[in-house]
Amino acid sequence: MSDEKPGRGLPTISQVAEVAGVSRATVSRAFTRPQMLSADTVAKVKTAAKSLGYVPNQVARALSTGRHGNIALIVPDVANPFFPPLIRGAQGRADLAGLCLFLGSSDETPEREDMLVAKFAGQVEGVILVSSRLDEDRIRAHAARVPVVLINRDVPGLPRVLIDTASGIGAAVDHLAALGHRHICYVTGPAASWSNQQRRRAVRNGARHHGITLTTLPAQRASFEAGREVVPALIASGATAAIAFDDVTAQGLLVGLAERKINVPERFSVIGCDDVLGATTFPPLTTVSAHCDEAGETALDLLSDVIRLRGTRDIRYALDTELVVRGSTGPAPK
Amino acid sequence: MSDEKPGRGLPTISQVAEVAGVSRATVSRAFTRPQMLSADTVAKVKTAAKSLGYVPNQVARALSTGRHGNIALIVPDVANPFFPPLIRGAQGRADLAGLCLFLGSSDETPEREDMLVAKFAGQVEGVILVSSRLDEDRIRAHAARVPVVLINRDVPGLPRVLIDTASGIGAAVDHLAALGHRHICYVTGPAASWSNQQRRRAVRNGARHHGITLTTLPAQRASFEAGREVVPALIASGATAAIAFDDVTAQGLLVGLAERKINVPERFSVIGCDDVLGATTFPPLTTVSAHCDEAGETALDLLSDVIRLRGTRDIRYALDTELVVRGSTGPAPK
DNA sequence: GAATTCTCTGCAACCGGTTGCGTGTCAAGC
DNA sequence: GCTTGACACGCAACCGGTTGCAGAGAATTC
Repeated sequence: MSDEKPGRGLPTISQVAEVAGVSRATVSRAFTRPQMLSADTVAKVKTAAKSLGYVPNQVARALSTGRHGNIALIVPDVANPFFPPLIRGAQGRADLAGLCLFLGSSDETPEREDMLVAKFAGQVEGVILVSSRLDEDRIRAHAARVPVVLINRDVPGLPRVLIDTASGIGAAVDHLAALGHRHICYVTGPAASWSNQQRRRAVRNGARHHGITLTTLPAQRASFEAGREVVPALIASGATAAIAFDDVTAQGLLVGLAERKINVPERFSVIGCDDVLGATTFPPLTTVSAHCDEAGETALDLLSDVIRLRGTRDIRYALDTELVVRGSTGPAPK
Repeated sequence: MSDEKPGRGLPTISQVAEVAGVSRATVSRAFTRPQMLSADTVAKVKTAAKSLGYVPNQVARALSTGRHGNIALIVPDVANPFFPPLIRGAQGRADLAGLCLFLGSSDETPEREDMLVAKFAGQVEGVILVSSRLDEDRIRAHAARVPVVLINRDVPGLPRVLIDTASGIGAAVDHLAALGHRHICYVTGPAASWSNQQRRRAVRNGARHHGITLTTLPAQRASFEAGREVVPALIASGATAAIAFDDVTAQGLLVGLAERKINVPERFSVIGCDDVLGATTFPPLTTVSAHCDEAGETALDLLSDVIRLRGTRDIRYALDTELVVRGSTGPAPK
């Protein structure tokens, strides 16, 4: 029959205790606080444990201590190149802190995100929500259950890490103005996104400051296709340069323009945001560089503080950005 | 003071029992096997639970049942576009099966992968290893502790899902031969990768069959940069077409060629593998399409079978591939 | 009306660790 | 020689659920 429990057969603390000729408590301490025990008792226990292939059961440990060293990171879409560097940054810090990182992808839907947080909540000590699509009430509700740190979402009262693209976007508009562009476009991202609202505002301010005409074109979601499809409208607008919500959208613009044989940057300039594509486009993309990895690192540090100190504080951590000029921008055509 | 346990304050089964005026066992059953109880007892318990905001503690449940509905998926690198579709496929199936998926990224290093599996092993019911860089002994060792399913790694005795690129690569060589190419290059991927060995062999067989000259150029790792850097050697080889280990490498080739003003496909043809970039390159990449999402789905189904039936079988599941012709291939230059 | 069966619920042991408290041992201090 | 304290270890309760077994009523059968 196959009515065994999974994990059945794995040695338990009791078996180790018996082999080593000590109590269960001693075995437990040999692993968690060896300094409480004499050196040779520890050695005896470790030997017995090794001979049995014993490894402490994390689940049982978590039940009695309430700690298991797991944290969750939830992103809208693993396929979006914006997130991997951030994930990697968080992972690196998690390793340092001895934490184990669980990753969830919500496919950009609030419902899935909600479900994920709920499922994770019972099994992790804290959650990092990246670019959450949840409304503020839901976020607060979750935060009441389990420590939450936000990235690119500005909910007062919760610890949050914000990539302040406003400065970089400002520099991007300056850059275009200096090149002589008098009419530019902003191609938007997800309306619900905090980042999009912030970037949109920054472009508007910059344009007003330089007396540049601004057209805003909507792209339903931040995707390559959306960028590509918006190209006809872009050309029709009469603008000579575009700032896209993110690099992926910008890449869509580049391809859409190439298909119409409009040379970049001779006839049209394109600027992205996030700097996640590096120089993998042709021409290499001028973009606003955000330190995504740093955002992940900071969020993790914040979270482990919250967990350690058992109290969440109202921290708003802003990371600044800078313009990286590559080959997709040039002087405005005559 | 802040010496409380995390999770402290969350209602437990005992509190619900007291409020509802029943025993703890009854509360437990109200959630796990309501059909055992009378309808109004269930209602009474649910009401009490809701009023307290009770939600069952997964950790405690896992300890007593040995089941927690968690599984882990470990990939070499989340930043590689090959994996997200696969991840998404697995997630979809996990949702259906009521399983919660944990994701780990090993950064292409066997040590990290080893550590990740060990950390996860105690907290999940099964592990899916994608393109594992571990040696066979380590994989077997882990498989002895926790159910393991492999993707793109061929270890006899373990359930595994293999994307059989041989057929697609064969079609790619046929395609180039039909276009008149007489000398082609294969740009390799990670030497330790099963996929790379398989693809390399398929190119060799195809070339031999058509009597085409084959040059093999090494790219240290599967990356955009590696592809770009190999371009000079590619040109020097005298070949008129290249098949790259994967799409990302192929993209590197495209950019490297564009930088040297070598038009694709007029003067040089490029073929990728995996079909993860879609048409986001310019020109759109001809590539061997692998059904990554399907691989994720299949692996998850296999794993949940193994968990349910408590027995691992020697299953070798091969997914076939096909050539998708887009704009990066054309007739051999005269 | 008694025996039998079925339905519903409680008792208590168990999952595999952790930890506060108590005890025994031994060396140092008076 | 007796007290004192430090040290090393064991006892037993506890974390928050699950589940085999048993017992109380209610329903069914003869």
